[in-house]
Amino acid sequence: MAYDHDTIERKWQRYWKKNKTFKADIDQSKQKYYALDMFPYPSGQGLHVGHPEGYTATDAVSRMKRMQGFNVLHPMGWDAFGLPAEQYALKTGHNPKSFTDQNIGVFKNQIQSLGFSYDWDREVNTTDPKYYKWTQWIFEQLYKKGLAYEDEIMVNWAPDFMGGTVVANEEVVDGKTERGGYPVYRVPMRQWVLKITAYADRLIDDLDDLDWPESIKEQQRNWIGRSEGASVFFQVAGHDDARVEVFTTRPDTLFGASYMVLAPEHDLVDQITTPEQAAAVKAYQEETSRRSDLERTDLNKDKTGVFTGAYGINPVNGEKLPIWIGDYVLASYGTGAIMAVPAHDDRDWEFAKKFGLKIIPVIEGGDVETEAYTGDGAHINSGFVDGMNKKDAIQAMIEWLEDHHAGDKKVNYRLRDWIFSRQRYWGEPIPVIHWEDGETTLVPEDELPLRLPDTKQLEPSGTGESPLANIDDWVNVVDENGRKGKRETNTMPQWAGSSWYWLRYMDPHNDQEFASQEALNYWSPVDLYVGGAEHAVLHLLYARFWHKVLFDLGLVPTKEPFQKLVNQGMILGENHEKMSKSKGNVVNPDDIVSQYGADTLRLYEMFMGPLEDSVPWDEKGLHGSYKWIQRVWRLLIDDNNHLRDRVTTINDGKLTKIYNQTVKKVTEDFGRMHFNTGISQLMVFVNEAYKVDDLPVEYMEGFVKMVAPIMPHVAEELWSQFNESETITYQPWPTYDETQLVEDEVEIAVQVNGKVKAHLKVAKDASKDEIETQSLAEEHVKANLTDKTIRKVIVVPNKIVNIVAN
RNA sequence: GCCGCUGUGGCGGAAUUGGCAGACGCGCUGGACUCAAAAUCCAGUUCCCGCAAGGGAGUGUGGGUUCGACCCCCACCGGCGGCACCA
Repeated sequence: MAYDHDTIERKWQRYWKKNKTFKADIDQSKQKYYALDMFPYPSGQGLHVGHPEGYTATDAVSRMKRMQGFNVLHPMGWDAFGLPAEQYALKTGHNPKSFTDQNIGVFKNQIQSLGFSYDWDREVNTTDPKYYKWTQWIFEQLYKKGLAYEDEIMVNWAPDFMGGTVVANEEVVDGKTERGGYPVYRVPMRQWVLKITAYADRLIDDLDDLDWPESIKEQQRNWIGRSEGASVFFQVAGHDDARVEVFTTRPDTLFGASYMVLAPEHDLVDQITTPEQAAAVKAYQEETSRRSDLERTDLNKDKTGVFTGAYGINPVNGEKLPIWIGDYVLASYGTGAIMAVPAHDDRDWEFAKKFGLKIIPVIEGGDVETEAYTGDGAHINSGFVDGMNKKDAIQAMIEWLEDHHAGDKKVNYRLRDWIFSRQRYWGEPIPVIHWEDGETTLVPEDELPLRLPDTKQLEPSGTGESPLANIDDWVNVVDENGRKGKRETNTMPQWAGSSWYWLRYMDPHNDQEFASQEALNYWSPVDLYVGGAEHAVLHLLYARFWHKVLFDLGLVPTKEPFQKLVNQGMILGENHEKMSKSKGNVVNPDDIVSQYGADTLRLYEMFMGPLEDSVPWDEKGLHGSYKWIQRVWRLLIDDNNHLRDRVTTINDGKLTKIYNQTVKKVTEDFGRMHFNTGISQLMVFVNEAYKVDDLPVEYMEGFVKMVAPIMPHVAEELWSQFNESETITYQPWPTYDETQLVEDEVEIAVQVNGKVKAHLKVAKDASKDEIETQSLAEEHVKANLTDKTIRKVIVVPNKIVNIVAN
């Protein structure tokens, strides 16, 4: 009978579900393997063909590991809080919950139709109060450790984004919101902030031991942006109480400082500005405050600034340096103030040229009249560091500053604390109460979860607060003493729920703890984590931060959550462009499953190229995968739906070598997630199998096991024909016999001057002399050597001979 | 501008340590089967010259190291991603 994907896939999906084939339980006698997918946001669009690529990869690894005797944890869940559901709900006047639940239903059906071996008993959903109880609980632990605090800080305010909301620094791309592209302004606001900066060093240093793509590690290092230098203190002339602290990576150039610049928002500006300059300074401050981040950086490379009228005293030589304000100095980095050394810094040079400020060279080399010299060299005009190179001068200057209490060694980070509150309804409520007497308390742990009130009232409050502010009977609370209070109305960002979900999978139904120590100790860490590279600095940085906090609290056994990370590439449209509705090149996995089946989709996505690469979709290639599955089917199954007579216990040895080679290559390639090359080897095996009369049952069983990780439904169906066991899931992975791989004879290429002229069959490990003699005896080699003198013969045993002649 | 990755047939991609470039698949060509078509099976398929044997060129470009380079080194060009006034 012909291959019928529909019947087969239904049959086995039903079997797996009924028998809970993939249920994982702690078993101390077995080694565990934790394969994790980045859980999806269940959007209204449904699944995209990009999703199954990563899911199929982890599924294939999971299935192979089970066959190799590992106890595999392979779960799936839903990152279901987030703006699209709130936006939709707002538009339609519904609560986001029902919409979200409906989307989850669609996603789950789609995912299940692809035959992934998830343990569905461990499904998590970030919007389930039983789940977000623990998200809130972890927040409370952060609060107790002083890592969650409320502060009036400069935030990224996107007023046009759904009635106005704050977003995290990581969510701002090119001065616009990552989602929606709304302009972002820096404005001061009271917000909840998580002190991720306290972990900056460890977040950088611990990257070294992780098996992650170098590009992601590099992005995280760049994002954290550690730079080592010094703080230097400058007294303000005529203001005994005012001192400007600057951060510099080049303290060695202190003698070259010729002016200073404060960010327009700097605290000292009002205090030190002279009356004559006050109007100009005020005007400049107002002008810059109206600009978005984008306008202040990308769109405006031209330096602007205004003199404050005040002077700072250079601690190293007592020089008076004019203090300017300028928006090329960012309030958010370092101390928001710099010492300017125009001779050796491009930005300062540009500013100095524009405003006619002094340029004092302090390092030899370059011509500071035409451009700043940023290279190394001997110091000049620099007192006690004269003659030193950059490294020594930095060291000497820091010592001098520390001795004279004028500064100290300092490490600065680009990373800012994580702005954690959102003015939204559809997120975890922050479990905090603000009392009328000014006290702030946590909602007691035994009262968690603090549930989101069920409401359809999602209109923005109009005050920059969350819609929750309008729900009086939720917001207002009274304690046992009659003291009145108001609940925190901001909610957590979407990143909260995903910052610990891999831990919940280990023990998803525990209502006493977020997960038991037993489960955490057994399953940690995640051995393989697969997802898109777009989470490089968002989810993956936040997740590592929360995990480290829990590690410090003694609640998780590892300092890092994800040992190995793989980024699957994008699946592009047939026109090599990113799939999008507007380009009309979107492929819907449902259509593929109904037309060709899940096995074909899985096989194609694993065969089309390396997992990490972006590869265009090709309908013809997909069809080729379908044809190959049918070819496999026909190899083994006859017209009466039975194993072919060719499948026999007789082994004439014709397939022995290729079979053993195939087991070796497939085992290695799948182990490294090089599915495309492993599959190609399986194709080679099938091509060979078509050429012989007898198909040894042992090899055919091994072959079916090897295709099972990629195309599990058809593998189960074929396996059932061998009547060995009900499911192939826990059958032992095939092994190969090393002795069958060694050849007695090897073919050696013979080159003359690097060009292959002949091939030679010689005994394996034949001596160099023997090979050389045989090579020179080859007719075609001789012909190519006429009129030439042999200069040298290089013989690499078992590989190649190169005869050099002229 | 800086950092990282990358460049191989008509297409997706192989080549694990410097040793026969182009595995495998798609497409294309031819053959078998068929009244015919589809499907299937078999064979061929880097380019140029040649009936063939064979010869020449060839892994973005130019140079170098080496008996030998897709692989290592230098310079340059193109593509992708990240950071971008971060002091």
